[in-house]
Amino acid sequence: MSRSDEEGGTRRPTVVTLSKLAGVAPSTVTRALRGDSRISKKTRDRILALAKGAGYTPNIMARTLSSGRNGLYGLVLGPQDNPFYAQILYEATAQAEDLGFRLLIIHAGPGPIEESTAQALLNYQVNGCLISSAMLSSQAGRICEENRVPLVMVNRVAYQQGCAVTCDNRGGGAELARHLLSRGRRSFGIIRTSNFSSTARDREEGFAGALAEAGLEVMLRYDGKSNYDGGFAAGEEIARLPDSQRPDAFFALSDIMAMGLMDGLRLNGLRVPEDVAVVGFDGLPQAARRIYDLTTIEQPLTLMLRRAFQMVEARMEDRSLPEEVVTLRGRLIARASG
Amino acid sequence: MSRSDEEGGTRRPTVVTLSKLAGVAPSTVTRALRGDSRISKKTRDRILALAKGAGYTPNIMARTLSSGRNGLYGLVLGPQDNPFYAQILYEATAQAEDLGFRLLIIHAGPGPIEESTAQALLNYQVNGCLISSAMLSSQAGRICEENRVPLVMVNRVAYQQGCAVTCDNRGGGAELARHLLSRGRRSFGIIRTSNFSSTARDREEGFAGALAEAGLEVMLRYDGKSNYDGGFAAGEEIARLPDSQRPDAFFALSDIMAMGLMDGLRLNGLRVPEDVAVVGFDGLPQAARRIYDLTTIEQPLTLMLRRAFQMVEARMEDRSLPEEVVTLRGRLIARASG
DNA sequence: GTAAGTTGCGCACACGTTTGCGCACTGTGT
DNA sequence: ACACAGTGCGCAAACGTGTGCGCAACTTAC
Repeated sequence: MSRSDEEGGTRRPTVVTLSKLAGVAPSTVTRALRGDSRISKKTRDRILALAKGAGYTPNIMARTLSSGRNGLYGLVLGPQDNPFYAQILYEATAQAEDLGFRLLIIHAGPGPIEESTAQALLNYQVNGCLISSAMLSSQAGRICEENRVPLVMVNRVAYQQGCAVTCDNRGGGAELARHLLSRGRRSFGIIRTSNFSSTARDREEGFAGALAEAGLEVMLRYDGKSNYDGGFAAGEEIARLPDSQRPDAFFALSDIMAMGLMDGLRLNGLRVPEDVAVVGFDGLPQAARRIYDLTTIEQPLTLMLRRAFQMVEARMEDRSLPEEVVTLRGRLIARASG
Repeated sequence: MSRSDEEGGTRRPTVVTLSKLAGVAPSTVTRALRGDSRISKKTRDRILALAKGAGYTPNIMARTLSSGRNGLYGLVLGPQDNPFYAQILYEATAQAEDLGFRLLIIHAGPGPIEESTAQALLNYQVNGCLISSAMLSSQAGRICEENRVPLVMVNRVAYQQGCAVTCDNRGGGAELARHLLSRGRRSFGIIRTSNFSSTARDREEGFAGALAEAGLEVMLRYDGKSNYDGGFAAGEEIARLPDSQRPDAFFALSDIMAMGLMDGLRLNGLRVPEDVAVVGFDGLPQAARRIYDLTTIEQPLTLMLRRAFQMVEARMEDRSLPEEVVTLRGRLIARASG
């Protein structure tokens, strides 16, 4: 016994405490609290009242040890320089609160999930894990596979395997292209990312595909490094182009790059949308600010996370469920930027 | 036994598994793994090698149940509309990773910590909790008090009680005032927050105090609602003032408000810093963007969280340690905005 | 009256780790 | 020969919850 209560501080009530108070067996208390039909209503009500009165709260650690269930879900977030991940955090937290779950931060930042990180999933016996950005190293993937930790990628599709819920990136890219065409734009550039994610690739292909249908193609491609600064740097370069060589519309593969792009362009004398149209992708709240007023595809984040939680829960029930990739349509928000 | 391995999937190794493999008692394995001096080096090395070979990882839930120690720390974050909290998350996660801890998201968003939220701290037997924004409801405070969960406020000081680590908000406010004075500004306004936190109050008092020393006072105060939109709205109002009634410098109590303020001013025809100087507080990375180039006080976030973790750890060792409030000096970053 | 079914609850063990206590064995000094 | 201390390890209980099984009492049916 390591936790001694030095002062008279009475210990936190447990099932055993309650069982003694009620004059029943501990198992009866457990079943009463969990609503087992085998316990008579009278006994259950009495125990429930007792539990409430004593301020009983279950010890999740003990429950996990015994039954394996602890509403604990791992969460892996992408790098800090894209606010989209913070948005995922807040949305996931809100939903977890509703569902009675808790989120354990497994990793936050760039880089793949290493073996040591994956260990945490086992150490804490999480019931599942939501991965918003990084890929798993093959080691880490094997560990999760072997120990049957249900994983769901949010906003990414893994190469070989795994569940995923993602926005219709290809369709969204296409919709943005058609939107720009409908507003009279005729030459196009893309601000892309330096890493190769399914997300970025699909958006770009969707955009280019829709242009191709109109007999057009992407004139220029820049590396936006997936963040504001990369978009900004691209904007500065673009502003230095002679007018004749500059596309009149740009698709930044994420809102945060689009914001940097707009600032880079404007600080170098170009007007958005008068001289150059800019569209993004994600639907960040920040992109709605009046100085940006960015046309974008809003990812249905609430629905995406709801589906993600459902997928994990379903795979907890039945580990043999096949892997599944869900794609949800985003919504075009046409604003002033392009 | 609830978790049956339907397929031949061999179970994850435990201390008992290892003890059988090594032909020793489980207690010997535990002590060997924990480096207890009572176990001979030879035995320990053998067990360590065995553990590594079998891919053993400890079950934290079981450890918690037995010893009460699980490097689990609760984290409470403020609302989404201030990126400062996301910064705290990333910094805390990075440090926790170094220290071998894990963060459990207890709450993220506005509003105080309610009783049900505090219950989570008990349910999961966290070893401590970092609270970055919200206050505890008195109920929640009592629960943590009774169960001796070490709490540390980061960036806030609680009214009645509790440990806290915070930036020198008063000193920072004063430094900003002196900075603006040294750049020749002579009339001042403040964009304040609608909620009354120690942080906001101290910053404002520091600023006003330094002005008073120079025989000046704050001309105008606006409510910035603690977020970008609030700052923006204040900027629009300020821009509508007749030139003669408009201060030539503004202190927004947080960077995110300062950013909104600058945009609100500029979109309504005022130039920053030519017409109006703007300074903020926090040191957000976003405020360093060229379009803002905001003069601000950078909070020493890395140090603040390091101290916070230390304080929690110390109070885990010795629950009788007195409450403590640590104040760390911030750093003035003089940029172009004011 | 007995047999069968139902309802309500307790017994006892399992989950994986930690830890107080104690035992056996070895070496040292008298 | 004895006592003594030190080293290295095992025994067994504890942490709090969940659950398979079984037992008693009570009902219903014949």
